[in-house]
Amino acid sequence: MSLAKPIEILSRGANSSDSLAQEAYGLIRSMIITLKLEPGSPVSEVFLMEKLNFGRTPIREALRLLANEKLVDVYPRRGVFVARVDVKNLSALSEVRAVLEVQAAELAALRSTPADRAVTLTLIKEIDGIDGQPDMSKLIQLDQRIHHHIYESAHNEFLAKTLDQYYAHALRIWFLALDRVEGLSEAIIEHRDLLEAIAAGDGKAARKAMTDHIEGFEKTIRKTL
Amino acid sequence: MSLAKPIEILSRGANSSDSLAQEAYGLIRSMIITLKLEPGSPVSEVFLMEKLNFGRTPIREALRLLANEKLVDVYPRRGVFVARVDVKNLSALSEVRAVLEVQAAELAALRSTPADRAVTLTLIKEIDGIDGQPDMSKLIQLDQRIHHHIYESAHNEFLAKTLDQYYAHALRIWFLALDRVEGLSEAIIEHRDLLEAIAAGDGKAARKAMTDHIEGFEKTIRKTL
DNA sequence: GCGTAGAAATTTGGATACAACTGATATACG
DNA sequence: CGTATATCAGTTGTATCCAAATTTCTACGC
Repeated sequence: MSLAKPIEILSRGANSSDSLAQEAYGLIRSMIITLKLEPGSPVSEVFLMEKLNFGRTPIREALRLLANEKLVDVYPRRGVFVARVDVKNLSALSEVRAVLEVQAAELAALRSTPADRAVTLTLIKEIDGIDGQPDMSKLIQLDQRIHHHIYESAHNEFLAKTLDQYYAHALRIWFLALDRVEGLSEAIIEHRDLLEAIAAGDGKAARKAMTDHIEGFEKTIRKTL
Repeated sequence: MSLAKPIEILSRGANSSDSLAQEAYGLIRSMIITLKLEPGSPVSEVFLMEKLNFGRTPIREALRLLANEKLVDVYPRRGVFVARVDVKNLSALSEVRAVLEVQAAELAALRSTPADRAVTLTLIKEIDGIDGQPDMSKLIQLDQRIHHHIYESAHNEFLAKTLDQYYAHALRIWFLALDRVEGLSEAIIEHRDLLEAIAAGDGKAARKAMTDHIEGFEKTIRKTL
């Protein structure tokens, strides 16, 4: 076993001071999202135990949580498998996201605290700093931070938690189509309008910008799928 | 140990042929919702083990799931506590539900299969069958079935799962205010318009009816809280 | 060569033992 | 009497053991 712990590009996968179960959850989750664990492939508990060097209990709990958010399917006494991705999935997901992300964007515009606004401006600057051909994982990381920031700025726990889960699925689909998608940086730069609307406290504009973004996402992916 | 298993008024709590973990999940969940376990009270694993006569593993898994949907709070190595209910909670919840339930209602109107429609008509008949002073738990059970049916008729897994979780919170708040709420049966009869719109395939009307319903819920509760 | 029965291997489901941490309480000391 | 400290009871965190079920492979009969 030469391979050390997998590269961590997802914010959820904390480093330490977490329980092993949470750590395992984050690690497995990011492996699924980044396709290091392929959709449909089996992920037995012992496999993960050996791979991550954890006991069975943390692994089990992590898998339970992942099953709950539909990232894995557990077939009792048969095995655990990474959830497959299909078109039906994509449309169902876009359907709920279209509604909820838009709501989050509006709320963020209306409720951002000064601190939230400061972060928003920082993110805008980061977008402006993107040049030519930045590496992909940086871009995706930025996208994540943008979305997550919006969720938090909306100041609604339920909304944030739900959107976090949906976003994970969306992200995985993105990875799946990544090599076939062209204008990745453009898509992220799109977020500029959105963030500006939020910073300005313009709820209506934020709604519109987010609506465009989500629709664009689905269209882009659907083309390559 | 005189007390047998608690009375099951929630559909989620299946009877058998389920794993113990799922069974425990359903039981604990309904105890929380119906306030048999009071908000803020501790629910240690051993307490539940003895009460439900399960091992620790199923209980733990159930608690993990419940923590995930914010029905309990887990403080590591200190204890597990039933989540408290406060006004902030209520408004956050109504905020997301207002958006998502309405979306579900519209989708249900647009996508109901003939089979779905048949169930819808049955539910309408049940509403019409309500007379004078029916018992409370029957009414709540009906309300649950109505909502759940709408979720399913929307034919979107993600939406259904999320709304199921939100609904649990809403239901608990309902129980909390129950003895102070007057027109319970009226509130349920309100669902008639909603179901008719869905059966007729009128998405717009369904949206409106559901919007009214959710707003009515919050207003009613907020008054008594 | 083919089908079937049965054993073996693999998998998750569940129980239990132990470890680590927290909070409170009793106790020693100034 | 007050305060700091040590001890103890209670809780979840984790590992490990066994059970049950499903699949797969194998051997055997035809």
